[in-house]
Amino acid sequence: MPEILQTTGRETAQEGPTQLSQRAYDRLREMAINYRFRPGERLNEGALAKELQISRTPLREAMHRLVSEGLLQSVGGRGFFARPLDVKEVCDLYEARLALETAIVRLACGRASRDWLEAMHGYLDRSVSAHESEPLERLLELDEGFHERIAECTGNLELLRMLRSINARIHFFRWVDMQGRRDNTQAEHRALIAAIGQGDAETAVGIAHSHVARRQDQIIDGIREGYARLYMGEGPQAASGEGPQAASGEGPQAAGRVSNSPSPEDQ
Amino acid sequence: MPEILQTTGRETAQEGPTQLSQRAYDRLREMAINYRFRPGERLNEGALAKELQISRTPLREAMHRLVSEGLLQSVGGRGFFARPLDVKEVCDLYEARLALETAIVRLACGRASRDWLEAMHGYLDRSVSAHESEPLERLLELDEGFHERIAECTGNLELLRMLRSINARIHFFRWVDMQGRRDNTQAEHRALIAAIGQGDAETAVGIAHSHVARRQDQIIDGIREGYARLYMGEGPQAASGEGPQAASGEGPQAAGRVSNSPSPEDQ
DNA sequence: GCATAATAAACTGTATACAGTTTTGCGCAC
DNA sequence: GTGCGCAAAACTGTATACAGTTTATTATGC
Repeated sequence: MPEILQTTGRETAQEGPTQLSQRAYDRLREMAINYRFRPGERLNEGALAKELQISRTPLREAMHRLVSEGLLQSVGGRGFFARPLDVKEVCDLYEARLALETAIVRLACGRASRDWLEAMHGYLDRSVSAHESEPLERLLELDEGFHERIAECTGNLELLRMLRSINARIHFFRWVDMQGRRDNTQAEHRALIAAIGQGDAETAVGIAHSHVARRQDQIIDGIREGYARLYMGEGPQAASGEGPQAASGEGPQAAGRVSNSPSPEDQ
Repeated sequence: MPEILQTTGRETAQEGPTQLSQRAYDRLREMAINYRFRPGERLNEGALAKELQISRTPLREAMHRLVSEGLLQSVGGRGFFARPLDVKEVCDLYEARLALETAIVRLACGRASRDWLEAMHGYLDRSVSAHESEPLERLLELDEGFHERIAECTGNLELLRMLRSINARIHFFRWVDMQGRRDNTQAEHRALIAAIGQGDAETAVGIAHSHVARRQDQIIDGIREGYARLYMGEGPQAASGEGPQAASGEGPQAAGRVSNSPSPEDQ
């Protein structure tokens, strides 16, 4: 299938001028975020390329990007793997998110403009009206959007980038955590915006801290539930020990194991 | 040049079994970090591939990773570019670093083990003995290592990863900032470790905060000095307007320009 | 002389080919 | 039946080919 397919094969995918590498990145990212691959699963480049109707070259470029973002793993000579379910990693991400969010909110207190505050009220209004009708996935997106907008308010693109990266990686676990429970965070969000609007950093940080931290315990259980759900996916049971396997339940808890290691080299 | 070069072309580079893609990543990363490419310069894949003695395929894979890490930029259809000199970006990175460092130190206060503290004293001893003799580049590496070890102490790999990423991107600016001045941070480092050892979070955070924040103003000037140095590199003057050009000196200051933008899509 | 249009060269993005390695499947010994 | 070793198949990592653009260069009109 030479270059003809590049033009004619676009019938189903109505996207026009985008680079194939970029399209692959977007699709794979969504898959990785939502654990559409089973954790630790080895990703077959040939099969994936066929599924996405592209060749392996742009596919691998996209995969390399996703490795950098922690959404995929790669093992030299053995290819790419879906990220494993790793409780330790999720804990680290939550801890990092808490630190980030705290800093972001504090900065936002000194930088929120009148326009921004107005826009946020509009955003919250739209969110609250959506609350009953929309699917959970949508509610989660709204929550992520809320926090990312606060990051935008700081004007700091790096903090925003980091927050987005973390949010992507914990998205699935938050989704699992939400199942069956539609808790209302609206009030807290309103209070947070109010505090930011008044420049009351201490109150705002307090709200944000408890808002984020509260979930941190629940989430662990959520992961275990997720385990069950995930391993029922397609096959009878999950592949075991085929990949990098940072398996989560291996020891009592591995939370401190890095402390003494000399210095794991970059990436 | 078929597969023969893969074996024989390795004469100069004594690295053995590594993947070419990884080798390219390491080399390019070092180049990008130290602005060995002129800011905003378009990177010619063919030329780079020849220089690194590899084909364009693994080279592009490496470049895609570096784009994800903010060390390169890519523009669809026009290829890859060296990151521009962007004062706003450096400010953002410093601000993010400050937030990160604060959180890291606070966590470290509750988690530092006796072993770790001992190792840190050893590290500081080695650093102080190196202080007079070593080149500035080495001193900077020691300082980065110091802060990254504190991050390791927290056991949080994500915080460590983020700190490393930021450090890489501001490395050059810190280097410029150090030129001509050999300021002694040893005392502060000792005090910081002491506070961490005693679990005195407030003192430790205070030290870390002032330690990092103090540089933040100097660094802006450093960047401008860097400008001069950089644009003398090889050619008569720098390429202008050929790339993404987030040029730093375009307006009075662009520090707040993101605040109201709707939501720049990912990456 | 300067701007503009046309043409040629160069370069990027993607597909494909291929070597070397890893994985799988099978047969055989025990 | 279970474990080991070998051959076949599959897969990854890299080089190369090629089409479509972008960039550089030359020619042309004013």
